[in-house]
Amino acid sequence: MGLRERKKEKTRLAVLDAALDLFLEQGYESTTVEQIAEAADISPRTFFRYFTSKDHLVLWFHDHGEEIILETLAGRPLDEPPFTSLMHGLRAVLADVESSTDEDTGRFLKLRRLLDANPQLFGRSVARGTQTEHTLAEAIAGRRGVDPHEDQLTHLIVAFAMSTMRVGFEWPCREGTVTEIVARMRETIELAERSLRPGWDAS
Amino acid sequence: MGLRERKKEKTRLAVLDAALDLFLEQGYESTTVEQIAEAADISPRTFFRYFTSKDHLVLWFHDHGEEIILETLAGRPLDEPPFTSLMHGLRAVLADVESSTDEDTGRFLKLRRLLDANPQLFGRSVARGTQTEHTLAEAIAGRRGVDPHEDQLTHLIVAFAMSTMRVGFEWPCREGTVTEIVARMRETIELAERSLRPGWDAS
DNA sequence: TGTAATATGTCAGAGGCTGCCATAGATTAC
DNA sequence: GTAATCTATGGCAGCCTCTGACATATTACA
Repeated sequence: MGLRERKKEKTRLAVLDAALDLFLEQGYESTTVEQIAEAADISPRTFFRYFTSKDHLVLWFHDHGEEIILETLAGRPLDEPPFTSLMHGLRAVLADVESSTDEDTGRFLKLRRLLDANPQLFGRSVARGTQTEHTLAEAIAGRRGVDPHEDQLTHLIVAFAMSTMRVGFEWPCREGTVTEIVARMRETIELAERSLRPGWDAS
Repeated sequence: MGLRERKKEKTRLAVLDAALDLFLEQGYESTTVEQIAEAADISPRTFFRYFTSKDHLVLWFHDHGEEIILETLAGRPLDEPPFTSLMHGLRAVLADVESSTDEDTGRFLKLRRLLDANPQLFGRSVARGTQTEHTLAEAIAGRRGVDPHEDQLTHLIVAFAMSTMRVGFEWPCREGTVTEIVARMRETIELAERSLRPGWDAS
C-alpha cells in the first residue's frame, strides 16, 4: 500500500470520526457538510469524493456487512436450508464486530446510538438494507435453483432474515457494550429460528 | 364539505396526477418540483403545502394503509394471536384497494410501476414503512400487555408482518390488474402463515 | 357587506450535491 | 534526480429541494 492509499484511508477515517462526533454533539440534521469538512480539514468538494452523500457517513457499514454475508453464503453447503445459511451470515457479521479493533467498535457504537436517536436516519438505514435484500435474493435464488423474479418464497426467506437482523440490532443499543449487543442479537436469531416451522424454507 | 375543502382536494389530486404522469414519462429523479407545479398550475411554494416533500407524492399511500391496519387491529379480539390480527389488517388494506374507484386504482397501479422501476424509491417506501412498523409495535405491545422497549418478540412479529406485506406487493406489479395483484398478495399471506410455527406469536 | 380565517404567491436563502477546470501532490520511467 | 504522468484536491458556478417571512387574494361567516 503506497503513501497515497494510506493517506486516503487516514483522511477517510478522519472525516468519519469528525462527522460522528458532530452528529452526536449537535444532531445529524443540524450538522452541515461544510462543518464536517472544516473539522476534517478538507474542502466540502472533497468530502463528496470520500462519501457519496451525507447519508453515506452513517450507512457505509452496510457495505461491509453485505460483503461478509455474501462470503459466508458462498462457503455454506448448497443443501443447507437457505434461512439457516443466512443466519450463519449474520453470525459472521457478529464475529466480525467482536473481533474488530477498539477504534472500530467505538465507531460502531456511536453509529448505533445515532440510528437509535434518529428515526429518520434509521429509516434510511433500512432503505439501504433493501439493496442488500435484493442482492441476497439473487444469491439465494441461485442456490435454490429458482428464478428470483418468479419465486416469492425466496423473497420471504430473505426478508425474514433481514427482519431478524434489524430487530436484533434495533432495540438493545441505547446503552450497552458490544458484548451485550452481540449477545442480544444471538438471542434474536434463536428466537427467529424457533418461530419458523422446520423445513419451511426447504424446497 | 365547503368549497374550500373541495377545491383543496381537487388541487391535491391534480398535483398528484400531474406528478405521477411526469414521473412515468421522464423518470422520478429528472422531474423537478418546478415542472410538477407548472403542470398542476400552482407555484412551487404551494406544492410543498400539499406534499411535505417530493417523496411524499409517492409515499402518501402509506398514510392510508397505516390507518386501515390500525383500525382493523382495534376491532380484533385481544386474545387473537397478534400475527393473525396483523394479517387481518393486511387483508383489510387489500379489500380497500379492491373497492376503490377506477381513478384511485389507476393511481395505485402507476405508483406500483414507479416503485418497481426505481429501486431508490422503493427503498424510501420501505423507510416510510419503518414508521408504520414503530406504530404497530406500540399497538401490538399494548395488546400483548408488554413493554415495547423490552419485548423483542413484539418487534419480530411486526417485522415479519411488514415483510410479508412488502414481499406480497413487491414482485407481481410489473404488469397485472389490481385483481391479480391482490390475489398474489393473498397467496403471500398464506405462504407466510404456513411458514410460521403455530403459536409462535402467542407470548 | 365587512371582517376574520385561510390559501396562495413572491422572494430570499440555506443546504445537499455535481460538473468543470486548474493546481498540487504522488508515482513511474528514464 | 529529473521529467512525464497520473491522481487527489480545491475553487467556482450552478441545479435542486425545502423553509421562513411577508404580502396578497380568496373563502367563510356574521
